[in-house]
Amino acid sequence: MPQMTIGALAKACGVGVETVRYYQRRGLLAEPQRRSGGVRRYGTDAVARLAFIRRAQDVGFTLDEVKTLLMLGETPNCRGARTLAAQKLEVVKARLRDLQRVRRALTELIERCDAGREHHCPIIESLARGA
Amino acid sequence: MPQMTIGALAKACGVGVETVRYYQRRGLLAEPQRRSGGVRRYGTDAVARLAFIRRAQDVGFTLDEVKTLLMLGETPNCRGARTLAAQKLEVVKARLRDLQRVRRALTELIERCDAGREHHCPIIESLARGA
DNA sequence: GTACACTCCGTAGCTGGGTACGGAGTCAAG
DNA sequence: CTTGACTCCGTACCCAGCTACGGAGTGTAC
Repeated sequence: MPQMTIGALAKACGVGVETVRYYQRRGLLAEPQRRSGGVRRYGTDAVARLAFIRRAQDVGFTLDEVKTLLMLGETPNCRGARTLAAQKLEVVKARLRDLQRVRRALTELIERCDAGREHHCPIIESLARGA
Repeated sequence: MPQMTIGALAKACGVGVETVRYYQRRGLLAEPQRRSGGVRRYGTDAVARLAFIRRAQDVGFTLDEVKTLLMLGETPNCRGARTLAAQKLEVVKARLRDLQRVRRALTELIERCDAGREHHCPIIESLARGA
């Protein structure tokens, strides 16, 4: 079926109909051809593009960044995409460091709680004193 | 100085004045006493409480969760705080796994890009094909 | 021919954690 | 007494990425 409605496209990519319309408004998907009555008709290229968007999102790109990637894909400019990916990687690494610190802190709180026999709750105490 | 204005309190904890008012609205800080003219006057206990809030936030608790922690701290119930911390730890661990996956994916994209001499941009290609 | 799912559209609302605005009142120094 | 910094208040706005609403039109299976 080379022609599909917005609902079929959405289902094929595991997103909601409103999401497809939203991406269109954001300029991530082109306005498709319409049937008489104004109903959108999509081809398989739309499925590929929508899938691209979702994969890029999964890898951590924002919708604006995905839009840039899509434009870069049209006039193949590898350097642009590489730069974007490298920047995103640095952000991800920084976030990882933050979260590891948080994990350590929480683990210590819980361990101290389980070690028990402190007079007051050690979790509350730690946060209160800034230990 | 046992009595301070909202500005002094905010500065002492490195937050904005509006943030203190916001926490008050959210029920994280109690309504303080007022001077004639309606100006808020805080004691050092407010500094401790505000610092508690920020530390708990740093460790990854949401403001609603911080509110719960503060209530738990008043009628010391260790089990409640421990449960909250353990739940938060699981969320943090899951997020860490996600981010590590993203880091791997981005690193591979960039490496393939640097390996070079592919016909098209491998970053764009990967996202397009779902490799 | 009719029932029912699907689609159209713009606009408003959601989450979380604040930040900004703006006009009025207050307070301390000089 | 004036200047300037600070504070008061409610309300609106910000970010991203959707999600919901509602009334009208369309497409299709029985």
